[in-house]
Amino acid sequence: MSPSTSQKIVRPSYHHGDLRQALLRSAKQLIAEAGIENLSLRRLAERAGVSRTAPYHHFSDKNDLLCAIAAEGFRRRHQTAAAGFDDMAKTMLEKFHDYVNGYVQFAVDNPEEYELMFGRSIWKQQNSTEGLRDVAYPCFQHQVDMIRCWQNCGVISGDNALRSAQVIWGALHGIAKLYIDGIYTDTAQIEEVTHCAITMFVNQST
Amino acid sequence: MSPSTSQKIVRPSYHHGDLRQALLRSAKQLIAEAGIENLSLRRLAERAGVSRTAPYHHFSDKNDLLCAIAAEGFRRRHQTAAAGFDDMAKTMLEKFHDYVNGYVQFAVDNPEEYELMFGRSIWKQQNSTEGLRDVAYPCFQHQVDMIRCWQNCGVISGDNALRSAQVIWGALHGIAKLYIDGIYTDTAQIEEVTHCAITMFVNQST
DNA sequence: GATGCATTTTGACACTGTCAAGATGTATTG
DNA sequence: CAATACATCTTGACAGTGTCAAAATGCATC
Repeated sequence: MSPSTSQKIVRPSYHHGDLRQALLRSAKQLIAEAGIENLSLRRLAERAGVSRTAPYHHFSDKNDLLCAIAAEGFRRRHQTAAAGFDDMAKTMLEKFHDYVNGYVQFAVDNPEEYELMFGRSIWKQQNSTEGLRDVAYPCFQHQVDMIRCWQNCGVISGDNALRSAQVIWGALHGIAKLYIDGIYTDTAQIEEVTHCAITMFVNQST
Repeated sequence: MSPSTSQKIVRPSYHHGDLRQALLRSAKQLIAEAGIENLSLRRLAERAGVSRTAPYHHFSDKNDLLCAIAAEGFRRRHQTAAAGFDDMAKTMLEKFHDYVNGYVQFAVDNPEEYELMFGRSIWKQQNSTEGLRDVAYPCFQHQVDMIRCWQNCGVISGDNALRSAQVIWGALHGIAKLYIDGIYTDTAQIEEVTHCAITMFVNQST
């Protein structure tokens, strides 16, 4: 019955202070280590040094927490993509190269986060939070806008702008997913595949 | 204490007779209805009229069952794809059209099965069964072979056959997944997107 | 008819997400 | 300063999950 025998939580104050951020940080780490499907709220709470139901005062749901992580990813991704596109020192063709390589590289470097952002766990059914949608939809739209722009500049061939954008996004998404999910047997040559994709989409007549 | 009060399993004989097939059939149905993540072995057993651990004498694992379902899907898919490609009455260009449309249509018509066959739940980590790999890898290879063939015939542009094949497969996979996972907001125009993909990949100089 | 084997069941364990009630600290009033 | 309101955290509980071990049951074969 002594305090040392029971596994009581030892913390400077009763209130954690910054539990929400601590949970997000631990969650991202746990997901990166063991994958989305191996993230449990209970272990997450344990790692943060709080009881199992404490997270429910900061996230309504496990799904809510996942959406928050995904939203962070979208903000990060959007920022770098926009920065690359707005760089005045690069030609439009260079920008397209960098975008494609950056897209696939982001997925390869952060496979679990990418799965969360663009995967079924969130978007299938009505799982996406309103807050997530507010960040994600503009990000999706921005991709389409950029590709439309490259097409208008003549960098990319095709007559229907929106459809071409969807095909190219689809290609990048598919290449990334086939790699991430372990379906490609030879995983080393992902750069070659993306390079090939670029040459297939870029207008050769220029 | 009377037999009617307890929820005893009523079955003509103690042995089910064909439990393996019954489980596979129910599992496919449950998955199609409620998605892979909502499939539980216990409910599956209940629906088949057996106890919770009975399935473990026919499948070593839940993962093993999922792999068996995926393997069936690959056999079905491979058969129709090969039949279309071997049809002597069609030109190579027609075959390519039919292949692309057929690929995406298969995914759209059987979203959960497609997710199982080409998704992370099986291929991520070492989850794939040897039996599944024996069916899936030839199916993957066949796709690459077909695309390589279309390229050699001049239907598809590009210089590196394997890489182009990977890009095209990636594009089809990506388009299908963006649709299946609910990321495309306008889901009705999937045919237009695939049509656009065809025009982007088919060699325009012919 | 007895023995062996495949099949099925019951019991149990360690997990999971999440709800309801109560406990504890912090902030804001009067 | 004291009392009240509120945010935060905890304990207890429930229904569900996959899966192991041991016992029961039926079929087939000697």
